[in-house]
Amino acid sequence: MADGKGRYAQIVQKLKTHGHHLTPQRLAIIKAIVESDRHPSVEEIHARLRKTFPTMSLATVYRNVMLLKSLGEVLALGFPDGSNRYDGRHPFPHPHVVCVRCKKIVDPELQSGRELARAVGDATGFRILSHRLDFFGICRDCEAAGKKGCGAGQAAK
Amino acid sequence: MADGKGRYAQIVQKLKTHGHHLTPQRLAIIKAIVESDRHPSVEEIHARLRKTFPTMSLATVYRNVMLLKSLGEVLALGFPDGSNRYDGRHPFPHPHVVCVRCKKIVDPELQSGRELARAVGDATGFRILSHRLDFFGICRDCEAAGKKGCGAGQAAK
DNA sequence: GACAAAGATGATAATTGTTACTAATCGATA
DNA sequence: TATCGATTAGTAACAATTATCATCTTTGTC
Repeated sequence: MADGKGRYAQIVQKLKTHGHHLTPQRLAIIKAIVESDRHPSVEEIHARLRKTFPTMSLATVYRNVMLLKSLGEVLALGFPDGSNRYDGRHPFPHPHVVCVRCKKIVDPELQSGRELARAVGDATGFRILSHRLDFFGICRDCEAAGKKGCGAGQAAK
Repeated sequence: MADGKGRYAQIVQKLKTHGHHLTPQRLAIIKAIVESDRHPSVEEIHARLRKTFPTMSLATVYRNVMLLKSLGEVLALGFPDGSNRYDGRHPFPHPHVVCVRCKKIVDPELQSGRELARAVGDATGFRILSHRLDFFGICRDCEAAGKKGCGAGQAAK
């Protein structure tokens, strides 16, 4: 999936028009987010960038992820267990499927979100601004791996 | 809504069959949870019970909420901002509508959850165990109150 | 290319919600 | 009522996130 490139340029452009500086760290963080299809955590982004930026501070990752979020270019997925994962490819509300064992997060193809949101708005009188729809389960890989851990394990906390 | 009474008895019964003691604090916490239709936070439960149990520890509330959750009698709603709310009336996965201004949480009447879960399972190969569906918006009260705070404000964090 | 102003970084302290720990107390059964 | 194990209150420990601040970098201009 190579649409990471388009997203990268798109985000950089938005930063420019909003008058933000383009530091190497910032650009690397953006690249890490859009290149990953794993919905990475801040820790994962940080760990990955330490290879090229040994002095990269965790605070910098947090700051930039928050900035991107505030610009609407990243979707933050906070989970009840305190873990946070980020989606830089589809920065708008959409469903997720989470493997409770290996923490893999998949974006299922579903169109029903919008319709559902409108139905909920009608039923409750709320003006719906956003939504979150998470399904938790066991992915095929983990199912196949039996009781043991899944090969593609990517723990988030 | 008086089904709180039934839930109370139900939960007490389950605690008994699982060999847990029925302390006054524990019973009061259960009552507070099932009597509230506000999806209270731990802090709210604690604050409310301080009136009758001035020495009630915050840790006790956490412990008991976790116990009820582990018994499947309470549904924990963790939000990305770190706040946690608890539903003792419908302790199973279901949709929620959250007012982002006053933090009110409403349970809309929707049946589509189960069907949707099956569709997602089919589409992704996951064995779906649970789900969360949260809509975020502005409730009618807050909308009417304009830019100012909502009268029924019940901040969670 | 050098300059000034605004913004960004790195390191660490502070904060916050939650969990772990301990000694003392309480509940349920015989 | 005696006994044992569960539970409590209080507090320390924890972990994830945010705030702070001195230093350094980027940007736009000359």
